[in-house]
Amino acid sequence: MRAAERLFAEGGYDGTSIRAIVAKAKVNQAAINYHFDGKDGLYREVLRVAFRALTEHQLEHAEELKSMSREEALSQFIRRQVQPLLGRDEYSRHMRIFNWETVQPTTVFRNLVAEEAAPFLGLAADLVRRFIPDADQRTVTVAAIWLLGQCSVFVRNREQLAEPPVGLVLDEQAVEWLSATISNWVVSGLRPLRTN
Amino acid sequence: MRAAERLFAEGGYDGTSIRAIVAKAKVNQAAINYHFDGKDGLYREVLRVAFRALTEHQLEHAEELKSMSREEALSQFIRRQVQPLLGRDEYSRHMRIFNWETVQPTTVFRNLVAEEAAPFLGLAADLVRRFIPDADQRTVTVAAIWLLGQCSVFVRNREQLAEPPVGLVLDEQAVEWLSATISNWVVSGLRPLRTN
DNA sequence: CAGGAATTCAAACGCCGGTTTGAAAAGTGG
DNA sequence: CCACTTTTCAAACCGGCGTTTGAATTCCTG
Repeated sequence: MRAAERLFAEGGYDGTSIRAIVAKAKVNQAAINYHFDGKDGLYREVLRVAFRALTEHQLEHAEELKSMSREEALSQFIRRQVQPLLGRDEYSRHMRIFNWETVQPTTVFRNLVAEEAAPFLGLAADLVRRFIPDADQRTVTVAAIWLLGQCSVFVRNREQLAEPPVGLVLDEQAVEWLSATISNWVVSGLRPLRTN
Repeated sequence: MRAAERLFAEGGYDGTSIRAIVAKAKVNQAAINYHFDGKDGLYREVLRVAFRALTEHQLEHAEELKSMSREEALSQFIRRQVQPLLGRDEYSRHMRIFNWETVQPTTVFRNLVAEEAAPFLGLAADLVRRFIPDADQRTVTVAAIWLLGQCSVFVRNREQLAEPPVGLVLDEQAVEWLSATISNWVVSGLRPLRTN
């Protein structure tokens, strides 16, 4: 599972052969079929744990956010979202598997999202709702997705952004700055409901 | 080329076989090797035209933006960015090929970005600079990427967002509303340089 | 410790991928 | 029309893929 997670994160479903997985894990090739019912089954399992870990990463701190000011809460949320920028840890690996799916989602993934993404999206929606309490449902939902987009663009394109012409290298300090900057923009973006 | 573009957009590089392309284009299989020097070469060519078309789509209107107010200009830019939400046209197909590359960029793509993305990114940077004229270089660059992220999250996840639990269906009117809403948030987000 | 179930393993199978081949066809300039 | 180059084509080639097989080994229980 650990080997599979790493390789799937690196090369995606199609780009990862079970021969590569068994070589890395030092197990027999047929064992995957025996235990996981084929490559599909193994991938499904990896995807499940990755997805769970990702949403729980935010949800387990959901309670804390409620006791903060709306600005603080939003800032914390954003900090958590951009955290995978820091390194090749487990979290950023899960994020990468997740990213592979966004281009052409597997059925497994579709179901996972349909069934389990609601709490996470709800968390983001709650956060923005504190800024735009009078907005209708659709606006709040869009605002939540909008919020996620502002973080994910940096996470998703991390490697690309590190190269020319951008050359954005992010150490711990820079990530802190980035998250603060985004927070600032989001907060002042949402604060005035209508400006014109 | 046309057949290849469609299929590569649909299934990505690995997910598209030469045999599928030649079947759709009704040409002989060996012809691709003869004319394009293999699958790689064909893909490279498709990628090139897609990339050119994408950046030019924005750049050819760059001049007009300069004569507008900064709010109008930003709004126009955003409208163009979210336009592929509307349908399966050529532009959104190019966007999709582009998306495949963001997960694991080809060398070809890396070079294309390094060589030709600068003008496009510069356009976005110019737009935000009009709101934060005193900001340093890095802040402007980050703001430009941040701006792009707010649009791309809707474009990239269009199909996913149309399903539960979000259920965001976007007709022409809704896209207009979305682009106006994002513009509002971005504008008021950038307007006050510092709020705390 | 015996005996049956669960697990591991090396090898082989069938399939599909991109590429190569060498001959046939079409095009071109003298 | 002829020599020559360029382009098309069907077939074969080779490698990597996921899966299957059947025997060997390990594990567990009575």
